[in-house]
Amino acid sequence: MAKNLLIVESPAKAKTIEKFLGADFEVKSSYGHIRDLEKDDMGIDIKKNYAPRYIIPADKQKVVKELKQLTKKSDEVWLATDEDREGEAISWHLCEVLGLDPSKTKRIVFHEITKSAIQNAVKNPRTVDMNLVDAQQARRILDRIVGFEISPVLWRKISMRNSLSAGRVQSVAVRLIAEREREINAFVSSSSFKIEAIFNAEDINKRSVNFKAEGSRRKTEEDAESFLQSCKGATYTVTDIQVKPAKKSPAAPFTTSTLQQEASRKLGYSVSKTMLLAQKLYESGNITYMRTDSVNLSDTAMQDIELHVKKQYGDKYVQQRKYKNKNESAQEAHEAIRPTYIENTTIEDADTKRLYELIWKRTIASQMSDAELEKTIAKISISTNKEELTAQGEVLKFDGFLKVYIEDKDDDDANDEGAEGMLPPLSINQTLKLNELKAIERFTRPAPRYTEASLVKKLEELGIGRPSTYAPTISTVLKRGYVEKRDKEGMLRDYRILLLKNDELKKIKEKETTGAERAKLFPTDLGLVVTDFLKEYFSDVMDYGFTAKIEEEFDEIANGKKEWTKTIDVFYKPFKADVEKTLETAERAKGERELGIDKASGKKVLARMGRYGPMVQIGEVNDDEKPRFAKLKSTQSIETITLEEAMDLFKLPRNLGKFEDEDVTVNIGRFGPFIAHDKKFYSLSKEYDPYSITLEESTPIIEEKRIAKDERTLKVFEKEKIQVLKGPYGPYIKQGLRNYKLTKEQQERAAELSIEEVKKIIEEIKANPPKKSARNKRKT
DNA sequence: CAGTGAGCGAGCTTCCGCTTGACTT
Repeated sequence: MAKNLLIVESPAKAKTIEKFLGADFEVKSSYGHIRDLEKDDMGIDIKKNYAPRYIIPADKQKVVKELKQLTKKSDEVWLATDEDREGEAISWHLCEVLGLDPSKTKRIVFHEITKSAIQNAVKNPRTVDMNLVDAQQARRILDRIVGFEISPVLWRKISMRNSLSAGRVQSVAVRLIAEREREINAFVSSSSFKIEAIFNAEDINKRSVNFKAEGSRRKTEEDAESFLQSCKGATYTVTDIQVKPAKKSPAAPFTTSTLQQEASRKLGYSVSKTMLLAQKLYESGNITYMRTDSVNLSDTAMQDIELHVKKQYGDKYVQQRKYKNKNESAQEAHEAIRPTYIENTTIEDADTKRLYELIWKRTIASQMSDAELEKTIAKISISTNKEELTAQGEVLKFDGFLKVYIEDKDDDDANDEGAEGMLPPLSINQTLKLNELKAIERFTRPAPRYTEASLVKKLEELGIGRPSTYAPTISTVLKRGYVEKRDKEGMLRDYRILLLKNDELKKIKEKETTGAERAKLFPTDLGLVVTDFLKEYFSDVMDYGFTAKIEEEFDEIANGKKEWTKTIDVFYKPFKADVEKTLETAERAKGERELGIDKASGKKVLARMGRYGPMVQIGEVNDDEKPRFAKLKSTQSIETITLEEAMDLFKLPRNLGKFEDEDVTVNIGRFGPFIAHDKKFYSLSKEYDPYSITLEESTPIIEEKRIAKDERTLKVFEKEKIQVLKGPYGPYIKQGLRNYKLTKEQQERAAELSIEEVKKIIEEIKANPPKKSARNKRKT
């Protein structure tokens, strides 16, 4: 038995550290937090000065039991949880649960998993910092209060059925998406004309090459036309040439947030996919910890990288760099995300290979020299007017870090002003041959909708959320139905070009696609209604600066300048009053909007949230006649739907005619468009439009589904209403609405199972229901 | 699975931040 028990948060970390420490140490993991607030009554005794009631959740009982046993057997327990607020709290909870005295138990910290860092940490133990623990308790309790006080208000005032929620992080995330959508809806695009000239000159090999020059200012159509007219018969002369050196520097090594952004831009991964793959890389020992806000690299890693760059690319390419975090809220308990062995330029595993290579390149590039460029700017005069054209060229003199890595940009900071290529050699007073001069119509664009990754970037800038919560936060707002991730089809738009060629002016119309977006975040009507409601009644919590403000308070608690209960009290008293006032006074929020009058009936047409989501209605409930209702399409919104679009929605359900003597009707239901025939339902795929589908198109869908069902069915026991079916996870048993899993062996002979056997399997599973993990708990 | 759109008011949901496997139809 080892004399010392050392506890860290992550099991993968425990394994690595154990190797560094030798036989005197047994290293175990707490698997994160081991206690949490009880759910009943918020887990807080408001009247006893906000005293928290902690419990050990069911999924942590096993770990705690094991740690307790090991504690008894060990001479000394060392707490080596992460060096941040949460890590400090985990150490304190461990003391409480394992019966250790926090003022005596050895607490050690390290920011990097290297032998020297860990041995050094063991030589310099301290004790648990109770101020930091209190800051964490304040954070935890405030989040619980905000979430558990506001969510029930939403159940009462908006809807009970979809378990609505509100929270310090998620509600602000939804607000960002909601406000961006409204900005886009309100945006009025304007257009102007951009001047572009294509000239011709000789390059150093005396070959004739084309290059582009641009006018300095956008013009109206009239101005552009008169400018082009005035250029007829002009000569074009180079009046000035400037050559300037320029450089580009590599980006800092990856944090969780920047990794998510680049994996999204370069590999098209969702935030959760990136984290899943990064977790795999971490567990297999290929990269350092993937949930970090630090851009720091360990000294040993920096040395290894330097050696590798020297060997691979030569001394000229090396430049050691220490990066500083721009983000004030960073807690930097870990290193940046980097390969553990820099000499592994790639890995074999197909799933994680691309992400690994991205991390490898970014890490290597971060310690390489600047790229050196030469920028050339030539000014060109026009003999017939006073305008001036500018041609820009860029030559890469030394590639430096660009040899391995180029950071991508989001579309919102993309710069479409002239992709700069090479310029032929030019001299002052040189006359240029004009190929053509164009004025191209360009339109202003609204800010783009958020992607998962750009939302994470924004949240991080605001100091909202942590590396471990970015991906779960996005899942939450999607799951609650506040936000949807989807594509938007672009629209064709005309744009005009004025072209001057051979002194002849032509007007051309061309078409371009605009507004196409992929995998963007859209607020749902529910998200908009909830956001408006929260903004009206809980404006302080919804403020973009709220987290930053309370983080200052938490810092003061951590520095021992403030008592945590005081901070909570100052927040809670007015907040609770807001909650009560809202419950008393707030109207039920429906997001109602009047669209106009139905010509046929003369009644009002309204769009609003109904019990089952956004809908339109003709007439009102108090009218003599019952109103007619229709559900909005998934891409429509209460805020933007027009009267005409609303009236189209009432065209369903449609009766298509008879098939096998039964009516075929088409409608849009809970799960999208479907055909109903003979009391059975058939989903319509995207290629069919429920408003225009014909009887002839619908009958093959019915027939195909019948065949597919036959193939899926292995066995039917009519009398008992039991079926043996084939699913994506292999054969299983279905009785009524319940499914029963088969063992591997049973699956193999699924088609031969007898009714007795099947009944026995069902009985056994009913007697010993499979355990559902806490995380996968589902409503039944 | 698929119709509804209001209201009896049962019973129940909900937060953020730390960590992994167990589980899925």
